[in-house]
Amino acid sequence: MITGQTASMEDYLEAIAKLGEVETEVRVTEISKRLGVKKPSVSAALHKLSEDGLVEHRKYGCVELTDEGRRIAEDVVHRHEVLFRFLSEILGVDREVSQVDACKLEHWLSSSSIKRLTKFVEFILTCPRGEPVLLQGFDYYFDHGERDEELVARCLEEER
Amino acid sequence: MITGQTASMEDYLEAIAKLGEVETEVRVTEISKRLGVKKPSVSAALHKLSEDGLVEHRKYGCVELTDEGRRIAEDVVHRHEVLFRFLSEILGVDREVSQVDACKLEHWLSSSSIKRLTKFVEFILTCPRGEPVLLQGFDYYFDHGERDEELVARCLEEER
DNA sequence: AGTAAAAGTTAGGCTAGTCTAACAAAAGTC
DNA sequence: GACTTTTGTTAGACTAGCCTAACTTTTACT
Repeated sequence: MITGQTASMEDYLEAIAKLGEVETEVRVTEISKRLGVKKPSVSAALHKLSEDGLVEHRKYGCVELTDEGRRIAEDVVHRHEVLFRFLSEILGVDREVSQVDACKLEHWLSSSSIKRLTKFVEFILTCPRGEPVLLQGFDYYFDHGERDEELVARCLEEER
Repeated sequence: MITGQTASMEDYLEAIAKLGEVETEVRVTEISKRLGVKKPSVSAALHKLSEDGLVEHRKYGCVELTDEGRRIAEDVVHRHEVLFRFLSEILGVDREVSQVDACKLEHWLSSSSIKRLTKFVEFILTCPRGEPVLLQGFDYYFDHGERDEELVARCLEEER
């Protein structure tokens, strides 16, 4: 993986970061619930992350990210968000499905791809005409298998 | 994974399918080279795929996909191609990097996402004006951090 | 045909990550 | 303060996938 961590460890870091946003203390049980793994798996993972200097965790205590751990976690969170927006807002994939897919994909995109995707999402969604014509056009195309002729005509007109 | 196979097994199936396109016989050594793993790993994988009814492989012989194996392999190949085109032709990611990324991502996209992405790529790249204005606009935006005012002006004009 | 090289297999070991079962510590309650 | 529940840990087993080393089969060459 790009961060030097496995997909699984990235998931743990991400979970810790996200839980930390809404709770004062991050605990093994919460991580376990969020990731759908058993507590011994969390224990083992924290051990490893602790060895790698990415989390602070004394026995039976709560969990905190180190600076380095936070850096990686935020990177993963960022990937997730960009992928989620791309899938749900641009492709129009169901939000639940987008979440699940983003959770998987986030581990595998190179940084150069994520950089470009980030800008692409921004570019499309901040279209100066407001609700992007492009996305309307795509929705129509996806649903009907062909372009909305009216939209196309308007577009071609613009060419003079 | 969506196909019922692991990422690794999907890679083997894909490799067998792609090698089959250019050679009369697919052999362990070729698979091994293509995937960058040692031959015993290929042997083990073929064993498993054979048990699952996805390949035909008698000892010391060559490898063939069953109908079901071919179905899965083609699915993976399709994902790869769509992702590759999206990354390289739409996002403008370096082609080498796009290949590598597509190889990873191909295992994780849900079928509903891939369906929409497929259409999206088609929609963007078959823009009726020829070389899509959108991609020019994005390239400019990516390189300069802001929109090409001239293009935007032309776009807004169209609104009347 | 006989031997050397190449191709493929088997055996066994390693890592990463998961699980269950059993135990230990902390927190909550009477 | 003792007992119970919740939380967390340790130990040990399992799967998937990779590797190296040693062996076997096939192929190629003389």
